[in-house]
Amino acid sequence: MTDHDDSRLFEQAASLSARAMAARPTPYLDALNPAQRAAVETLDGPVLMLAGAGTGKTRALTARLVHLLNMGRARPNEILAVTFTNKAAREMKTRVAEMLGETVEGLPWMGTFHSLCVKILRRHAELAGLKSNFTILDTDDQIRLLKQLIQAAGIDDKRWPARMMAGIIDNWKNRALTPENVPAADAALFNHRGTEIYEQYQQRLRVLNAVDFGDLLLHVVTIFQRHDDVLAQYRRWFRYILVDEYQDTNVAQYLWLRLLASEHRNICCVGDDDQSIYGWRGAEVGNILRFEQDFPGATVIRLEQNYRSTPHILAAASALIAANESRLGKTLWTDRQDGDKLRLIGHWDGEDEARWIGEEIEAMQRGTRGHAPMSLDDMAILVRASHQMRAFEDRFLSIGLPYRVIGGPRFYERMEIRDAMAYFRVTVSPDDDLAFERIVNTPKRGIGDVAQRKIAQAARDNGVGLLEGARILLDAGGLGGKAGKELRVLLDGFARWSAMMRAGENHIALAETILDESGYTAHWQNDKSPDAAGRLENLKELVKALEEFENLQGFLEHVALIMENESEDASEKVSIMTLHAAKGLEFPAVFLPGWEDGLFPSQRSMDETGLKGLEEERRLAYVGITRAGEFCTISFAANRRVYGQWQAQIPSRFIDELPEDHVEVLTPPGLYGGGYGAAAPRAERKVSALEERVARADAYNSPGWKRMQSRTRQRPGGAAAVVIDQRAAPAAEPAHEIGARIFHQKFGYGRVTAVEGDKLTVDFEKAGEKKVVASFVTGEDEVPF
DNA sequence: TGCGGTGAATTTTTT
DNA sequence: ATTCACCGCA
Repeated sequence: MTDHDDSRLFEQAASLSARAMAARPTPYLDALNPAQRAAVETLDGPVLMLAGAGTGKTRALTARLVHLLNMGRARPNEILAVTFTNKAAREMKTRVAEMLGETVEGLPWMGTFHSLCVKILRRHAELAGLKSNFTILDTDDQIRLLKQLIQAAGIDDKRWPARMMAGIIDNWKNRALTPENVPAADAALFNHRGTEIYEQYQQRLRVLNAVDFGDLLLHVVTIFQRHDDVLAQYRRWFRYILVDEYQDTNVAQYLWLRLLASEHRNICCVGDDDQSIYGWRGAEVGNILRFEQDFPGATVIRLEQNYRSTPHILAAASALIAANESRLGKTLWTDRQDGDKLRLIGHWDGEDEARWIGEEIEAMQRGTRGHAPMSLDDMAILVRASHQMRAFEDRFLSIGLPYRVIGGPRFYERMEIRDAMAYFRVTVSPDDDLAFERIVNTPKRGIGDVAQRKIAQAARDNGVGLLEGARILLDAGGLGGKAGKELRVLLDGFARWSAMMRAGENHIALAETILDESGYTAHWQNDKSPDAAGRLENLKELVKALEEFENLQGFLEHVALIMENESEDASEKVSIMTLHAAKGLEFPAVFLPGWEDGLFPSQRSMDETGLKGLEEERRLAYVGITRAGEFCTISFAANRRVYGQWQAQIPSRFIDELPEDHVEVLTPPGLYGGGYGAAAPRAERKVSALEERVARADAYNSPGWKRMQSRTRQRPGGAAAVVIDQRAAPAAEPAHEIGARIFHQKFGYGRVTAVEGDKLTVDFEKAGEKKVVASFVTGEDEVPF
C-alpha cells in the first residue's frame, strides 16, 4: 500500500528547493474543455473547483497535478494531494503515474487524511505523549475500552451505552475538540459525564500507546497549533496542496488544511456541495460554502459540462436539487440530445418491486424496446439503507441473476479476522492489552470472567500489561484448575511465537503456526454453523494477504488504515449498493427503489437534524440520479415490512419534486399509494391507516392527480399494465363476515376467518393470519383505488 | 463456565 | 425479522 520511503522523502523534500525545471510539452491540455483547462492552468493561489457530477473532475485533477510538475512549479514531493478513501488515492496514483510515464522521479504525496497523519504523527509522536510505534485502535477496541471506563465510573452502561459515548467522542474529535476544549453546551451529554469519560479515555489511550481514528487528525492539528517549528517545516514541504471531495471535510480536516495552506495559499479544493452526503459523520458543507471567505481572492471554477447523462436525467436531477436552499449553485448541461425519460413506477410491496426490477434487468440484458443489449456490469441498484438489499438478493438468488453487493461488511472487520489479528498483535507487542483481552478466551479455553479479573488485578498490582500480569499470577500459583492450565499453555504459546518472530522465522509460516497452535483454526473447523467454512476461507485469505508485507509488524501497521474489498470476480454482475457507496461511480442503467417517505428521505435523518437532514437526503437523491448515464428508474412500494411489521408507505416527497416533463410514469397515481400529488398528511409521523386511506382518496381530487391522469391516458397500452395486480379483480362481498374478502391498509387483501365483536381474524394473502379491528378494513369494492 | 432462552434495538460509513 | 446482549440455570 505504501510506496513511499517516508524518511527518505521527507529528507529530500527538506533539502530541495523548488528550482524551476525545463517546461515540458502539455498535450493533455488539448483534451480539456475551457473550464477544465482553467482549473488546470490556474496553478497559484487558492482555487475552488466546483465539479458537478460527471463533469470530468478526475481528468482535470490529474492533469493539474501533472501540469504543476511540467511547469516546474514544484517537485513531486512538494505536492500534497489528499483524498478521503484509499481507493481514490490509489486511482489518482495510477492515473498520475500513467500520465507522467517513467520520466519523472517520484510521485507527489498522495493519500488519505488519515494515512498522511499517521506518517506525520509517527515522526512527532512524543509531542502528543506517544511513542512512535503507537497502535491504531479500530472501532471495536474503542468501544470495549469505553465500556470498561463507563463501568468503572459507576455509570449504568445499559442506559448509557459505550457505543453512544464513542459517537460523542468521535463527534468531538471531528470538530477538533480536545477534552479541555469541549464547549459548555456539550457538558450535559452522556448524563453530564461525557467530558469526564472523554478525559479518562484519552488518558487510557496514552497509557496504551494507542490512538483512535479521530486522534490521528486531532493530534496532528494540536501539534501544528502548538509547535510553530514543526508546522513551518510542513508548510515548506507541502508547497502545493490539492484536496478532493472537499465537501466531505470535517472541522479537524479543515483546520489541518488551513494550517498548512494559510501561508503560501496554494491550495486547490475540488468538490461539489450538492454531493455532500456525510454530514452525519461530521462533514461540514459549510467548509466548501465558505471557501471564498476563508481564502479571499480565490478563483472559483465551475465544471458544468456533463459527459455522463442524458438531458432528461440531468434535468430531473437539477430540478430536484434546486429545492435545496444552501448551495453554491451550478447548472449542469450537456451536448447530448438523445435519451429516455426517467421512469417512475409503483409496486404493491417490496417483493413485487424486487421482482419487477429483476425482470427489467433481464429484459435490458436481452435488449428491449429498441435498446441494444446491455451488460449486467452496466446496471446498478442503489438503495438508501442496506437492509433494502435483502429483497433483491433473495429474488436474484431465486431467479439465478448474478449480482454483487458493494460495501457490505469489510474484510478486516470480520470477527475471525479481528481475532486472528489480535493473536498477531499480542505476538508482536505483548503489551497490547486490548488484543490480549480479545483472545484470552477465544476459542473458549475455560478462562472466564473470574480468571480474567484475577489477571487484570495482578497486572494492576504490578504495573504491567495483562500478558505479563498473567505470567506473574501463574508463577505465584494464583490460578489453579483448568483455567490455570489453559492459561499456561497460552502464555507458553505466545512466548514461543514471539521467540520465533525474533529469530526471523518467515512471517507467513509464523502466522499459520500461531493460528494452528492456538487452536483458533480448529475452533472454526469444529464449528458446524453454515458460515464456518467461509470464515476459514477468510483466514486463508488473511494469511495470503501477508505475502505483500515483509513482516507481521508492517502488516498490522497498515491494516488499521486499509479497507479493501477485494476478490473482484470478472464475470458479469448487477451491482447492489447503498447510495453512499455509489458516490463517484457511474452506470448506464440505474434503479432507485424504495422512494417512500420515512425510508427515503429517512425518517431518522429528518427527526435528528430537521431541514438540514432533509437537504442531505435530497443530495443523496441527487447523487443517485446523477449516477445514471442512459436509464434511470425510480420506484416505490405501497407496503413494506419494517422490522417485521407491515407498514403502508407513502411515495417520497422527492417524487413530487421531479419535473414531470422528464419523467415517464408507468404507474397511474392512486394505484399502490399514488404517484405525483398524492397529498398525504406527511407532516405527522403517525397516521392511522384510516386517515391515510381517506387522505389518499382525497388525492383523487388534487390537481396533481388530475394532471397525472390525463398524462397517463395519453399512453394507451403503456407499461401500466405491468403492475396492475390480479388481486385487484373485483368480487364484491360485504365486509366483516366470515369468508368475506377484505382489504386492510397495512396487511393488504385477505379473507375473514372469524369475527369477535369489532375484532376480525383475517387470513391475509401476504401477511398471514392477523387480528384486526373491523373499522380498519374495507370490503375490496370499497378500496379507494 | 457455558449454554440456551428472553427481551430490546434496529441508517447511511470511512478512516 | 433478525441480531445481539444479558440473565438464569446446569
